[in-house]
Amino acid sequence: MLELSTIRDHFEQAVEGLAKRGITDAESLLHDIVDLDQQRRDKQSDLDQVLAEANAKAREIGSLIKSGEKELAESAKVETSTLKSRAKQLQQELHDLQEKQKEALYHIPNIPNDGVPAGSSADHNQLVSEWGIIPQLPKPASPHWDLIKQYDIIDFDLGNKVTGAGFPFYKGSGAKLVRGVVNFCLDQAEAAGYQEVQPPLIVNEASGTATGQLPDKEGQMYAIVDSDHYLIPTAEVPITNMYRDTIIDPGNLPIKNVGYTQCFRREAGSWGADVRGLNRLHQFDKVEIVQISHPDQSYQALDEMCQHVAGLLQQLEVPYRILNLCGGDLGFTSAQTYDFEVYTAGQEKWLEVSSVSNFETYQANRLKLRCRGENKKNFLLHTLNGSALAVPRLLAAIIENNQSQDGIKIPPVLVPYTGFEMITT
RNA sequence: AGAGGGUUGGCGGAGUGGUCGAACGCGGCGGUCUUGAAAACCGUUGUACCGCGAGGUACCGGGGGUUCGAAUCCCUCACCCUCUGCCA
Repeated sequence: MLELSTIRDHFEQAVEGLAKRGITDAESLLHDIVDLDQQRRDKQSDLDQVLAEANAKAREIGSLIKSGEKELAESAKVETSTLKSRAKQLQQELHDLQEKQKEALYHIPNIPNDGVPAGSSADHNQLVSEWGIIPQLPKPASPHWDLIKQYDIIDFDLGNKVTGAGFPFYKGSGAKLVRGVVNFCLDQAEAAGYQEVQPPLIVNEASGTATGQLPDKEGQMYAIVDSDHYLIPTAEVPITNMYRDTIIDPGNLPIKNVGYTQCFRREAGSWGADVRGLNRLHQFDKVEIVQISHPDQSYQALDEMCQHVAGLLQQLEVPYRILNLCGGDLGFTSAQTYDFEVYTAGQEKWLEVSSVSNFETYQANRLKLRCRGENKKNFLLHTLNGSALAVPRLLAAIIENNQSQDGIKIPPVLVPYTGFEMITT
């Protein structure tokens, strides 16, 4: 969530920034929060004063009892009753104000960075760069959903029977290909200085709240019945939450972790004609890179992460383009996001395989992730993450782009991981 | 899953109703001594909120309660340990 100091000290910028997301009533929303904050401070002052008085009274009674002055003590006890009820009332009011303020802040998304273009939808995303040669396949080129059947490497029908839509089986070379891509991505991340972690696939409510999946967005996640737990929609959640409630020594920055996990997403309401095959799944494999950065270094880190992702796609020889997401397409918690889309020659479509974001202090504020600063001034760090990479759509691109009469050619860099060069019938 | 015992500052560990934000030890930081280091000695060392400041308030796993007063008593939830059960 946004920091109160940001809202107070950079009010105009905050309003302008949120306008880029299409939030037109930001000014009144932020005014309410500042107003609420003032009420909260006043209430706290009142309460502190009453509590100070009550504490003094209690000490007094204590010493009276000790010196045996029972009657004085008894009469003093009577005096405390008004203080007590007043304190209780103020406490309740303060608590309510705090909750109200938190609630209000939870519903305000991050302020887009200056470099984020304005715009209401994906149409306004800014093309940053494009790499690779669009394959010219002899017509008709097949989409991957036909090819995977032809070579029997990914089985949606089986998934439908065993689980439901969006939960395919990967079989034989298909399964090996997934494993190969994952291992390739992990090795590359490790070489780039990321420490591998294998996080839990289920998280609690506090974790979901800290990274911004909760509240309100629980519809995206699968919830565990009767236990306040959720299947992770991305490894970002557990890996970033490793650092919840921590104070980091500046010498340990930046912190770089990579994790491979299955990701589970309900994707409620998003099932239509153009989300066929591997384009959108309820369960998919993803390697995620996560950085904790000093605020001064975080945009440099964002660039570095983008370059890492670009390097992966180049090695895999998949044509891609990079988009600078506009305000309207930006995730709730992100200050800036670059999407990587790969070209799929069978569908003749671009598919997102990576999303690299800087959250600045938005998550850190919820996480209470601070850095030890000079003379006791601790400050919030910046969190970043990116897919490196999401497997199914990458497979879609590899399968479609590398199809030929002879089979599907595996990118050379993956061959040591798969153990075969071609997928054939 | 059942029974019992626990959860205290960066770590270890005292503390069972008042002067306890918390003994003591370790670690960290600063200093004395030393050519330098070690040892020894002295000092210092949690987080957040309110306040211009002096200062005040809250926090001893989370939440609630009893009491003039709670780290300490009660309820509840979470987690940890031991034994039994089960399982890979």
